Amino acid sequence: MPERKPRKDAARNRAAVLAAADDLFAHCESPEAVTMADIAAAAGVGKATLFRAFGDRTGLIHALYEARLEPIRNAVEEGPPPLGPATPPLQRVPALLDAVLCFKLDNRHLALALEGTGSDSPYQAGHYERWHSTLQAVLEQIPGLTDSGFTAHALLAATRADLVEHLTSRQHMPREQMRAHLAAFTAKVLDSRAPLD
Amino acid sequence: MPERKPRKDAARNRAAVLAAADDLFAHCESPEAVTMADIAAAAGVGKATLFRAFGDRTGLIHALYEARLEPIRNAVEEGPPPLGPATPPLQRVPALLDAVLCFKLDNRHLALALEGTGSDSPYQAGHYERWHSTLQAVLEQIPGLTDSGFTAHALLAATRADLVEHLTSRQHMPREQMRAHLAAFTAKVLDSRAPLD
DNA sequence: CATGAAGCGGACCCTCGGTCCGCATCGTAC
DNA sequence: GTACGATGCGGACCGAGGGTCCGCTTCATG
Repeated sequence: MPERKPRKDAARNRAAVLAAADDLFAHCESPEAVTMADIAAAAGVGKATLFRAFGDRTGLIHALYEARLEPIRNAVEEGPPPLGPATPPLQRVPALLDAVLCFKLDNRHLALALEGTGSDSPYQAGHYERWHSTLQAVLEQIPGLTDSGFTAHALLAATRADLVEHLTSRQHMPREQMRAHLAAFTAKVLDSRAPLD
Repeated sequence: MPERKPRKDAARNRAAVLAAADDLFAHCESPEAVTMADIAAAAGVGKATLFRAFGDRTGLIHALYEARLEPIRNAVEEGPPPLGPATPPLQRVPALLDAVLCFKLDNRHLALALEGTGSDSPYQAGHYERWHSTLQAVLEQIPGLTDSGFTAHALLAATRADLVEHLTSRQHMPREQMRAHLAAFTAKVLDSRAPLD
């Protein structure tokens, strides 16, 4: 493989940029208010360093997102119930959605930056693909539920970052209430029995 | 009222701009590929004319969207069933969502432009507010359904422009299949009986 | 037709993502 | 330790695009 280990200062700068960006996104008004120049300045490096390390703006945001998401990914892929693979589907689906929602509540600006970053829709990001296929696979194990693919999309759509942001900031909906609403909605979708006729 | 009727050429230019923008958005690759300068050139006016008439980019997009949406709005507010107010709630909800979906299918780029236009989330647009309150009001008439506000948000989220675009372009899902899936999903949410316990 | 107001256009400005290139630093071979 | 490529650095620079300015034109009224 063509993997070459990076130079020591490069690794240090990369970490500094990640830390600075994380901090800036956490304390900003809106994600697009923080520019690449800001991040470079906050990290104490030149702009080129930042672009060399991450390619472009979306690359940096993806890297940040990935770092934040890793623990949850692990919990989902090999952790204990209610997130891990051993959970029965009917409990795991709401647990997964709740995890996504909590993640977006805890990382509002980052999620907004990722999902609303202008041209590229969130649906091209590998993160979404993973959530979707995981959720779809679990849904598929539930008898009487068709359209697992579309259902997964629709359920995940209820956790869109800008919706979460809207409910939180504009309507001042408290975190727990939002989790409860999402749980109730999910339950409605799952509880639905097979067609009546 | 401070309304002053505009000069004749101003009205003509405004119409020309709307027509040009509509055309450009309809035939472009992606909404942000069409610039304000492009629109001005296509309309045969100067850039300032365009900004004077619509304020800024989002103003223009809103105006376009509004124009396209008007017939559907009328059908919803005073038309015959299944969209109009006389429809029983259990039929009207899926009809409303289907109308939204079809609208976004028919106006993909415009909807993408409106919903993904960088900073401002679609939730601040007056259009969304109207759809949401209409849908919420109808949901409220369905017995045994709580969280009508959140449910309305969640259902509308399933018709997000970028999701529609993703399903259409990336996954080549045909229009009718998508409508069927959305109808099935909506039915699941509505069919759900009162809690079991 | 005169005249002021309303509108016009495109040159201009500014911000921001992204690149270039001469210089510094790293790490290795001796 | 020192020499010397390779790797990385930084900030000046560029281009694109949204939005503005201002001198000129066109409308509409008496």
